[in-house]
Amino acid sequence: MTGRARRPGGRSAAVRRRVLDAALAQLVQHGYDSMSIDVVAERSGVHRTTVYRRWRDVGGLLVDVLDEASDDAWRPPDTGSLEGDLVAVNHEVYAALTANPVTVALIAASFRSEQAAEALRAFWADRYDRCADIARRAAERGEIPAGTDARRLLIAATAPLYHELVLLRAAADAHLPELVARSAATAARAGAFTDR
Amino acid sequence: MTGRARRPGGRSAAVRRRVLDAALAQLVQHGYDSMSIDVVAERSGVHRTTVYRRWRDVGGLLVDVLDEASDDAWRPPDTGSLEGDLVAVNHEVYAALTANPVTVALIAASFRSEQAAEALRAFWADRYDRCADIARRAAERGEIPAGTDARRLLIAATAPLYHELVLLRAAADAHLPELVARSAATAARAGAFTDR
DNA sequence: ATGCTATCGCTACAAAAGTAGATTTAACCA
DNA sequence: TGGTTAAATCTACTTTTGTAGCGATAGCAT
Repeated sequence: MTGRARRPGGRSAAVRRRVLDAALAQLVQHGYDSMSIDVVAERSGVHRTTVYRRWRDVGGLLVDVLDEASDDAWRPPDTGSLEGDLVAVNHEVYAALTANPVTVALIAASFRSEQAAEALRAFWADRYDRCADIARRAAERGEIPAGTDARRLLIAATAPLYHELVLLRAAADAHLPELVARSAATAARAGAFTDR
Repeated sequence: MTGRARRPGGRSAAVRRRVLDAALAQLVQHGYDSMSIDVVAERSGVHRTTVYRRWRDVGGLLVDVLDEASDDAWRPPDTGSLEGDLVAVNHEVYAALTANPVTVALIAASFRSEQAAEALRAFWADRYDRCADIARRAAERGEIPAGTDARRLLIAATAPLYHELVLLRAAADAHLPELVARSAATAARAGAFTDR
């Protein structure tokens, strides 16, 4: 997008690569608690002050790591039914929260880094926007009442996953995504997200 | 409960008082970001090393602050209808997340302090347990199907609040509690929390 | 090739966070 | 009322985190 690097060539790019690779590796191998600018700098072979200058804090590093890992072409699933779509979304959320440490780390960092908080806000705003199609299609098929609030529906479908896995830190349960998605679909069919 | 102080008398109690008062005041006046052992120690007039020894980290302080502020005799609301009960619960959650900084601070701290994480887990487990009565009474009144899973219902009712206010950091919206609670009640009536 | 300059590395600090151990204080009890 | 001892203070560190300024390096354009 904007912020085109004024000197994209060899060295800066290489520094960026080495640092982001090191950050991801550190996160995967030793977890969020182990993350610090110094550890990542050491591991990448790039000088501490350079990392401080370019990324400011761990939140900044994670923003960049997520940004690189995330897929600009992402589209919401389209399985042919509301329930199928919600289940599919929830499987993605579940995977993001259990298989991959980046999302949870970014959430943790968002409480200490304005950069990280902002990136997360933007990421989620974008995802929930795109997911509005799921509700639109379901309404067109007549599965749910016209006038269903897409955002409220999607949040009802996904929030319990974040709640259990991130806040309550409950043990991961592989059929939680499906269970929660089905509840949300039932609720939507009953018109739970139409009133104002 | 357990962990009876072996020397509860004057000095230790006074130290505890001064430190916890200082911690709460600091949190209220300058927010979670400003919290550090050193700042709280300075403010309370108790020596840094004493605070480090007794509370270990900011998470430990917040655990104690919450513990003191929280009401052992808390019972879930009983308004006569499922929807009324859920709305009442959500108003409490909403207040805890907007009017009072302790809960959000403890959530933030839980990503850095095992003590804080554990305290939060225990606190929520207890609250959700007590709230099971809400579902039981609703079932007895015939409002919702027998076999409704109380925990899933309560999480459906509250999780979107946490999601919006804590994770998405959306602007506070005073009728969000009611909106979300009503959706959950509708969902429960439609049997969204009975299947396995 | 050569000059321009963004960006990196290095040194040298400063401030914050955390720990260890010796010493003093005061609560409790015989 | 005086001895015992848990818990506080105090001193003196080490480690971690973050910053400032300067000289070196290497993309990039002419």
